[in-house]
Amino acid sequence: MSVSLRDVAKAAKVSVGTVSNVLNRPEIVAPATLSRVRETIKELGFVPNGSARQLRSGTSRTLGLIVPDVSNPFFTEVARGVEDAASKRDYAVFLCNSDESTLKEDRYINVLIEQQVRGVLITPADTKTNRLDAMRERGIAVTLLDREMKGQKLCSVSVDDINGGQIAIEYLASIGHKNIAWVCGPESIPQVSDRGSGVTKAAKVAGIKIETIRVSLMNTLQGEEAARQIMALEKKPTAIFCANDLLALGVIRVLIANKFKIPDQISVLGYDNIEFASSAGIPLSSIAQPSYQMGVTAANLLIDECEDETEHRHQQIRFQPQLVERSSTARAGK
Amino acid sequence: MSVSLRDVAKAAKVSVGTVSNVLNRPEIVAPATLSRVRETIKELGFVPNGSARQLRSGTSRTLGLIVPDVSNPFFTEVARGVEDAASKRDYAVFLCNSDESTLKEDRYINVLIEQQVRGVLITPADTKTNRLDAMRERGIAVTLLDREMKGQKLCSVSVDDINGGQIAIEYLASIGHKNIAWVCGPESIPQVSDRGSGVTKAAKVAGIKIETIRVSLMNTLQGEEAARQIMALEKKPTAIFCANDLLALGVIRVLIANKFKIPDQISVLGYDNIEFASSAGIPLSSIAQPSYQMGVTAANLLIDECEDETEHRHQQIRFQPQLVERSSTARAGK
DNA sequence: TTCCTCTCTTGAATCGATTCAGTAACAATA
DNA sequence: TATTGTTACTGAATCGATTCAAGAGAGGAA
Repeated sequence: MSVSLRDVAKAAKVSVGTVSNVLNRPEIVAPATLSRVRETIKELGFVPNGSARQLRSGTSRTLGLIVPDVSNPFFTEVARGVEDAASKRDYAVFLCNSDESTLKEDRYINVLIEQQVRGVLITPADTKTNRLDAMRERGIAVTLLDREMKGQKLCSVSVDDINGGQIAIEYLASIGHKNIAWVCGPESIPQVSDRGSGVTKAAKVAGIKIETIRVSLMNTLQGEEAARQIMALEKKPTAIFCANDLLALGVIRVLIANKFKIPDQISVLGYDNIEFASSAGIPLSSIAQPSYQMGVTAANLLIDECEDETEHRHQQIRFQPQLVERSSTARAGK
Repeated sequence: MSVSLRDVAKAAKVSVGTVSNVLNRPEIVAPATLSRVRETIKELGFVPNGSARQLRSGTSRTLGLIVPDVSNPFFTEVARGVEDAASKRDYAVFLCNSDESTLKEDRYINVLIEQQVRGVLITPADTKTNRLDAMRERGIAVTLLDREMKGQKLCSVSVDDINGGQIAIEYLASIGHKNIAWVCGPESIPQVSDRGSGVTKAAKVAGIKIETIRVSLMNTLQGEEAARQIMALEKKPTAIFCANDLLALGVIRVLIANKFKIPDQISVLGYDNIEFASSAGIPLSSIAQPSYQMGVTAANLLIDECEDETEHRHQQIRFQPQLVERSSTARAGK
């Protein structure tokens, strides 16, 4: 059915070894032979069988990328960065969606092992590392994305979320807000709890009261739910800081529907600075993370590790978040 | 390094053939042997080598999904549907992003052939089919997503975009708009040109004038650009229909920044009904496509074709779009 | 006992690219 | 001329799971 390397060899009247050399070490093949074989390859439309190649050489040029939510623009931006960096270095990327479920994550890890990927970028759904170790034992390089593990001998690319939380509260305090609601997701997500620590820390310094609203997921629907809870509060906050932009968009939506003036009556601050933040009806102030850059950096770290197994030194790269002021926040009391 | 089937066989004191049978045809293995081998597999942490399996059996359980833009929530919704349906039937999905570039598309098609995927779901960047044929010649099933090709012997799942365009204009006309701007992307994208035909058709019936604004990409930035062009028009339209929601969000953003009242002064209608449409500051009216459902349907069609090569009949499934009215559109002249 | 079924298991051949020891051809050097 | 070196190519062995013809046992019937 499909054209094999042997067919090419026969047609070009050379041995299989030579065809293989044309593909993998063209510099050692005589120019005349090289061009003849290359022509034959094109004529027959030969595409090497990756399975056979991987089986023999024990190594592929594919990476896996496991993210907790492909619907979240933050992660699609990261994915874009990963993909661009990888394809520049001639790697292909398997994008997998774990939905924050360890079950799905496990399934995908198994698939990736089966597919013999060279390395994996992952934002793990929990902090246990046994599954990661299983991959590393099999010689698959692992780099953590948007998560960092203390004392782990792994590369990681993350953002200083504690600082992110601090920046947010310091900013809101600096423009006069003294009563702030903090809309956060499940504590089990490290980013969330880190941002929360930052919030607490900064609130203590500023002597500010924080009302915590906890929701179960980090999407717009849960944001709407949070807004309803906030509106039911006895003493309404003058500012709301949300653990990500999706939550913030949901919050804003419900506030507007209830005739709140943003930012005059109430300020809303998000986190992630997704593209829609700037395109929203009321452009959303947010804490920006260099998502695309994180993807690029992580992919390069991972490929470095893949290609230099002997002398690779693990690195923990931590980016700093940055405040992006738009129209959803303003000085307290008009 | 890695545990092989041979190791399992040795440890469980059976032959390699039996271990293989345990994995692939457990029903023909004696119960006692079955459980013993399974236990050994677990003990040793054996994961079969996909390359070897594919090489021998010539078939894998992975699919490829090539979309033109992973940043577009419409496609991430579709991807979710594909993934859910595929994993339900125990297939894994390779998600690839072509950015509407035939170059990147070609590269990914090659990677997918190398990886010996069983089938491919694709929204092709152009209407040429030679690359698709190349895959089918190699025994890879191909299903078109969000695109349909006349006379092609392929399965496809699409939306009646002509009708979508019509519905949009009919709706705007029915609420009194007589001067409408149509913000569309490149004609080379079939969806765009189809929606355009619908627009023209409905406009003729309603005796309405359409101002066409053409942009080069279908994202929010280009939407902003379009809005600027519209504001520069001599006779400003009372309604704007955009070829997708991202464009519409960009348009709205610029209009608001310029103190236009939406929908009082001007109505804006999008297309795709992405999740953000409802969460936007001004909830966006839009033409909804059953994105998730399309993904599920397409994946099932494709897998059906993969598994029943002999008697498979190609199907063209076409969904109907639907108007979703929100706050960004209103009767003309207040 | 002998022969026949039927169930379960065995192990060699196979898929296609890579790898590497080995061959051939020719040039350079002694 | 003999020796050594260099360059270009060859082809068999290999990776690990699957497949299938063949074999081994157990049980039953004659």
